[in-house]
Formats: sequence, C-alpha cells, structure tokens
Amino acid sequence: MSQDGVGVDLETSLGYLLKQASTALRVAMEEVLRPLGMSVTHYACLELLAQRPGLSNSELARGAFVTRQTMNVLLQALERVGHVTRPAEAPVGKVLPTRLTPRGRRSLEKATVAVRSVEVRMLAGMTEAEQSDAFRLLQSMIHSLRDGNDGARVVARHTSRRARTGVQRA
Amino acid sequence: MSQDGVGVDLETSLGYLLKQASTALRVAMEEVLRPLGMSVTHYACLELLAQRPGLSNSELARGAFVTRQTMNVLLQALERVGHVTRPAEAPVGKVLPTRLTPRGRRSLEKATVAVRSVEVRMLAGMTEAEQSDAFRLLQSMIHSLRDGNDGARVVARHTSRRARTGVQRA
DNA sequence: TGACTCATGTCAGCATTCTGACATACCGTG
DNA sequence: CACGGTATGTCAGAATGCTGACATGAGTCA
Repeated sequence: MSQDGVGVDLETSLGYLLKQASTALRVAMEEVLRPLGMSVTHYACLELLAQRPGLSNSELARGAFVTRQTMNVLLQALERVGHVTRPAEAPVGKVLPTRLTPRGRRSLEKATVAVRSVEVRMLAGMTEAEQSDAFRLLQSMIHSLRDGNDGARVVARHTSRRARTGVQRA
Repeated sequence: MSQDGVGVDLETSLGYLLKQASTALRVAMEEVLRPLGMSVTHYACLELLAQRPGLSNSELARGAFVTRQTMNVLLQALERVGHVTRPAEAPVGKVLPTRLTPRGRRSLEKATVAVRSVEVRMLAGMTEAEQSDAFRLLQSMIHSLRDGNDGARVVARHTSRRARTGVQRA
C-alpha cells in the first residue's frame, strides 16, 4: 500500500538490510531449533564448547553475544540437565573451564545438522566467490564499527559496556 | 588463549559473521541513541513514520522487526509524550494510521543525524561498488531464508507473517 | 447472505536478557 | 611489596520483547 515516491532510504540502507538479514537468520534458526527444545543462544554455547573445549563463562558470553550474567544462568541450566560440566573450584584464578558432556555432545549433533541446513539454504544462490565477498565485506563493517570510533575512546567493551546508565525512556 | 587447530568453522561461518555484524551495528546505534533517550526500536518507528506517514501499528511492527504487541506499547508511550498521533477511531477497518507530530519530527531529526554517522562509519573503507555488492548479497540471503523453505510449513510467526500487505517488498 | 479465513488492535502473563552491585583474583607499575 | 586497573563469577531486580488470547473488521467463496 504505502508506495510513495519519496526516496525512502530505509529501502537502500545497508544497516537496515543487515538487521533484516540477521532477523531472518535468527527466525530461521529458531524454527529448526525449536523442535529440539533449544534456543539460538543455547546452541551457540554448545557449538562454542565443542570447538573450543574449556572456554570460561565470560568467553562463552562474548562468543554468543550475550552478557556474562545471561550466559551464567544458561550454563547453570545446562549443568543441571547434564549437558556441560564445570569444576567446583577454579584451577586458576576465578575462571571455571567448561566442557561438554557426552550427553551434551549428542544433543549438539542434532542441532548442528539443523543449523547447517539453514546456513546452506541461506547461501543457496551464491557462488563461492560471492560468499567470500560477503565474508570480507561483513568483516570490514564489523571492523569499522568496532574501533573506527569517534572521540569516545572505547577500551573495555565487556560485551558492550559503554553503558552510561540506563536509557530513560520516553 | 584457546587457539586450537581444529577447523573451527565458527570462524568461517557467514551466519556467525552476520550475527556479529548485526550486533556491532546495534551496539553502535544504542551508543549514539542513548544520549537522546531513544532506543533502536524507538528510532526505527519514528524513521518509518517519517518516510511513510500513516503506517499502521502492524506495519510499523514488521518494519521494525518486532511483534505488533511490542510496537503497540511503544506507540502508546510515544502518543503519551506527544511524538505521534493516532485517530481515536479507525477510518476504515481496525487500522489506525499513525503520524508524526512536529515534536516527534524534531526528536527524530537529531536521532537521524546520529544514526547516519554510524552508518557512514560502518561503510568507511568500502567503495561504492562494494556497497552495492554487499546490498545485493544480503538481499540474496534474506530471500533464500524467507521462502526457500523446506517442507516444514511454518505459519505461526506473528512478525514475518506473510506480509503481503505491508512494508515488506523488495 | 452466511461461513470461513485472515489481519488488526489490544490486554495480560511469561520469558529472556540486561543493568547494578559485590567479592575476588590476576597483572602491571612504581 | 602495595596498589590501581582490569577480569571474572554470581546474585538480585528491572526492562524489554514475546506468546497467548480475544473481539472485531474485511475479503472470499459458495
């Protein structure tokens, strides 16, 4: 209906398109993961652990793009159902290295297949060369956003820890 | 730290990179929007209304990638502070066309500048041609994900629901 | 015209994630 | 060694978005 002639730049905005793509991907993943009783963050956590055994809570959080608090509650749940294990005491410092249990690994396997199929579908219609291009271009955007910062010297970024204080909503 | 030799495919996954890029963009936007007391969804709503006056609640929801319920509470808040207006009664059907007030428009203008700067930063280091490539590739991914579906006829999904009649297009 | 399907607006309850805060452990520098 | 700076794990409360559900209006088809 609203087909106006204005140079609506949402239609031409890469940022908007990026959000759209990411949303489509998330939805598609939720779709195939739901039957397995698994959320995207849930899957990301397991996949990270499979590929890098012994990651800590904080490292997992960064890898899954959530706060370490959020990852912590997820890990506690996963521990309860026996998908991961953490030592009762930290071998060094406070860092608790997490590992998949055989059971967790089996659970992951089904999920990996499902997720892989989504990624394959997403890449359908793109040549190898185009996939490489996409990879390179996305990396460029990420890099520019991360440290191509204006004035505000971002040093830490826990996960996104600029956080002045909460947003005062309208 | 954990730099194992395993062919860690999270490092080469376009899906993972897409999420990373989208997260970086969201964080960057929140950063510049926070001083203005505005969230990303909040901004998206105003921007949509500026470019397509008279959009309905549901159309705005689809355009901002949230459910219509979520958009509804946002609109009520925006109405309360006088940034948008909706007729008390629907001119036709149940659809309430929403419009920006002058005040809402002023509020948007500042935000637009801020957001534009983020997008410019994100595109820094990319040529025009590369930006076009990125656009085309993202569109391809979105399209493949949306209807390149495998048998599983999922209908549910308030948000990306069909949307033949809405903002969607492309 | 009546039945059916679909989209919309909205209320209410629930889930997930986030922000705030605290204690603690490591590391570099003076 | 003491100290400031940074990271970590974790608990608790708050915000944000989502699912469920309902009534209503419009379009379609027989």
